[in-house]
Amino acid sequence: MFQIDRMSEKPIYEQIIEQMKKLILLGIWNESDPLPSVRTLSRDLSINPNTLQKAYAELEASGLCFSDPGNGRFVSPYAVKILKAEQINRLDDIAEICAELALAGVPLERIIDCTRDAYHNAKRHKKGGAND
Amino acid sequence: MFQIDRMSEKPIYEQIIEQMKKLILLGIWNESDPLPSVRTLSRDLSINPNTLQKAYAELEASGLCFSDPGNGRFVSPYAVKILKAEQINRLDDIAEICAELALAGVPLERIIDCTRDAYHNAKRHKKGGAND
Amino acid sequence: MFQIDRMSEKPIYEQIIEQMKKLILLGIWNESDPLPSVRTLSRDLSINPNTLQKAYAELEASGLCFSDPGNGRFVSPYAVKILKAEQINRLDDIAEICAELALAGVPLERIIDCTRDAYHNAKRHKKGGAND
Amino acid sequence: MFQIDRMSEKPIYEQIIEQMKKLILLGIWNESDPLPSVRTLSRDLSINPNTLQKAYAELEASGLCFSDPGNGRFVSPYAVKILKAEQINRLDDIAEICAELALAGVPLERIIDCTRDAYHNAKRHKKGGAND
DNA sequence: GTGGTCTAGACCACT
DNA sequence: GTGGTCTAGACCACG
Repeated sequence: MFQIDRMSEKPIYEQIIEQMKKLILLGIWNESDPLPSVRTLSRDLSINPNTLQKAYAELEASGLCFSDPGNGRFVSPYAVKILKAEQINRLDDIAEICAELALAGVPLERIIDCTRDAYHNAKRHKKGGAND
Repeated sequence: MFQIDRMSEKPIYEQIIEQMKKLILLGIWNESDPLPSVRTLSRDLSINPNTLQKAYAELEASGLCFSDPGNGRFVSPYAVKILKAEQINRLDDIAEICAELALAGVPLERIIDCTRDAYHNAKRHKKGGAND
Repeated sequence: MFQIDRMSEKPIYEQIIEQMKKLILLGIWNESDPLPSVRTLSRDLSINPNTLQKAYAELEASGLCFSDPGNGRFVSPYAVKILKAEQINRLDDIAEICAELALAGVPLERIIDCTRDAYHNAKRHKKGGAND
Repeated sequence: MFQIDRMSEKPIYEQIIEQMKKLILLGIWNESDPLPSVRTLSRDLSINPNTLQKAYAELEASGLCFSDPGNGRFVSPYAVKILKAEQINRLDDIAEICAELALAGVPLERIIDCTRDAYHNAKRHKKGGAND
């Protein structure tokens, strides 16, 4: 369920956070669903429990999940809402890149085409992939 | 001329590289122009000379500048061409973000509008800002 | 009758203890009243019976209730007296917070106003709420 | 400079956070002052570097300090402002305790006296203790 | 030297 | 079983 790239410069715990956010956004993990336990997942992915603990702690700090000590960890009821709000900030990232591309002389048409393609691909993939 | 943000998580040497690239793309630094010396710049920015050395080494490695020992460092004649080629890869970054936004339910129109705005702003800013 | 917050960092058994103490202080549970049985309450709140057992054990240890084996658990005759004595220690907590607020520059007047308001609200609420 | 109680139920990293906040509020640590390094402090207090790292990470997450990797950690310019804002929420804690005391029959006068005493003691202590 | 990440393994409280 | 904290010690990037 998780792809860890140990050679990536991105820390493992961030890779996990990112993928878990995606699972929630895609609706594969829903409100109140239990998250895999620290021990189980650390064994399955062969990563240290502390590394996972750190990932979970950060998810919890952002309000995406909560822990019921002795019982498990669960997707927070606000998770999807929080993630959607978070994602909108990504528009700023796009704006920044567009500015760079403008300076580099890339034509606007090319950027928009790329945008459209990526968007539609993602939509298609979502419909087909929700039962993965 | 350079803005260093010590609170940023981005290493100082990368901040420098990024800003120097922008100066070249904007045409503020042109082919064969001399780059500020390590000593001068390190004093002006209150930065460790080693940090600057690292930034320059990386610029040289990418072919953006060359050093004429005893004379200084200069913008390479291929600099602009290299940078423009480099920038095109950023389209992939845009594609990735678009995919995320698609999942988050942001309408495509909104993304394209944002793209357009950022692009035109950058173009305008370039014309007016070349004399900075 | 009980509000369990599984997202709270406070353990469930403590949440229960706290709320039972309040019920006694408010006079909703009186001397010799029977406490709900572990089995019933654990079913009603969807809580592990062990958790409840732990809460009751602690209440018994503080002398707030006693168990009559085969008959049930009952509010101890000394319960209210014990609780009142216990509460006085909370003055120390107030003192500690006041010290912090003083350092933060909050004016004393504001603290006292807040104290007064909370006190009177509680008094009013008690009179009206005893029939809950 | 730091008092760690290893027997306390409060985690070490929280004890550290608390005391550092106090040092900033008291003006003993000021904007841009360097914080003790993870290694130095961990040696001085005989606690594991990771435990300190956790404390610092949390301070950083609240915006109270920032790290300049390879250089050190420094008190954020917003630290005092953030702390003062944070402290005001403690009024709610006072209100809650007052409500409890009201139910327990503690007279309001007693609470207010306690408040006043604690406040003035703290003020006195601050003036005298700033040069510790 | 600094901070950041990761591993390995321990202990505790809670359910 | 669960999560939370802590220790010990390693490695890396940065300045």
